[in-house]
Amino acid sequence: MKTRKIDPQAKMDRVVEIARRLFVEKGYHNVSIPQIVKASGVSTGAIYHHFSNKESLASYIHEQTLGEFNQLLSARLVGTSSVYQRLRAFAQLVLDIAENDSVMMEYMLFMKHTEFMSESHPICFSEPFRWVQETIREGMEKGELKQGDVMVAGASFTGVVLRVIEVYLAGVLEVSLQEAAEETIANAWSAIKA
Amino acid sequence: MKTRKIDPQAKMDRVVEIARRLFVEKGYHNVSIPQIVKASGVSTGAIYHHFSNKESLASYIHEQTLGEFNQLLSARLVGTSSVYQRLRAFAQLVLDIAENDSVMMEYMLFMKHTEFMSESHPICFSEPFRWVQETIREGMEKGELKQGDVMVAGASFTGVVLRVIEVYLAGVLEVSLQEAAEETIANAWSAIKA
DNA sequence: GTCTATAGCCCGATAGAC
DNA sequence: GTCTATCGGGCTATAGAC
Repeated sequence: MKTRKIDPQAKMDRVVEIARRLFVEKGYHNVSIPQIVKASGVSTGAIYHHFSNKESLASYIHEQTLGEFNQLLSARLVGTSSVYQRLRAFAQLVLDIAENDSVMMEYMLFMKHTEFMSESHPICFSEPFRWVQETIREGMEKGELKQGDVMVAGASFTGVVLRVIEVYLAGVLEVSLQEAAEETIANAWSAIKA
Repeated sequence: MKTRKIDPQAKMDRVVEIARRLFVEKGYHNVSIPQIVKASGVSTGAIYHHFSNKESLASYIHEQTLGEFNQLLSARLVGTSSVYQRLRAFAQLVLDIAENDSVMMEYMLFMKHTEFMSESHPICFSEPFRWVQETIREGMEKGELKQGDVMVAGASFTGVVLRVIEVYLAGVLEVSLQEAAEETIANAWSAIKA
């Protein structure tokens, strides 16, 4: 005998998923609670029962998205050894996300968390990107990468990949991201290799 | 005998300048007309006399900024001949703007014009960036650049430069943009050269 | 836990004196 | 052209029934 009652967690997951999509599409301040209510089918009262206010809903979405990316990256890194392999795994991951979960990618690229969170840095400068810096520092020490400023090299590598993704998400890329992936990764590597 | 009356144009220029800074800092929807009134010292009535609404003020700022960038780029291109020289001039220009007029650079990088304009593309995919594509196409034909997708190559080159600027604007770069410029341009060129 | 209804606030835009 | 004062609307967040 299964209960007909819908899992409250599932309801909030739905709210979170839809809110993230709306935030990405229209921007935090262009999305009202009534709009989330209408799109999700969950009432104002229920939403405010789980989140103290609109800001805390946004913060929850932020942390959840960041956590998911960290997990995905960790999973991709098992079995990699060389600097090239690891940077390639990173690039491949963001390209895959861009293709398979464009809402997540757009959130990470464009969402201005400062609009609803007082502190903290953009997602693009958080843990995973600091991991890129460290990997590049290692590559420089090994002589596999051009000597130079680690920040500049890190920005160069990620810049190539993220910008190709931006162009893809803008709908301007004439080939599929799949097809462009090899060339993109090659360019990113060329930018920093010794 | 000089009139004491302040030039109305100068007043509106001030409104435009301050509004752009506020929009960049806080985002279009976080800036209210009363805030612009307070920051500029110009009254609501005066603003609405010159601009039919908040949106049209934002549109004016958008076009003005885009136009200024186009002019600056044209000026930098006189006397350049090779593909390398022209791409270098482009990169140097955006780096200079980032250093000397960070509000303009942040506007071009981060402003979501879609929040106040129904159509049109992000500034980063407009005329000057299409000019980059054409220049790269020429470089490929001459054999100076790696053969490949023109869009991907264009995104790779601009991606390196713009991402270094983002890192700089985020205050995370340990060296000055001046010092980082040569390395950045070298990396951007390495990403696409034959 | 979830709903409906609404209080209270602040914004964009207007009116009308000067 | 520029000002002050204010209206109407839509928003966030709460209250209270179920």
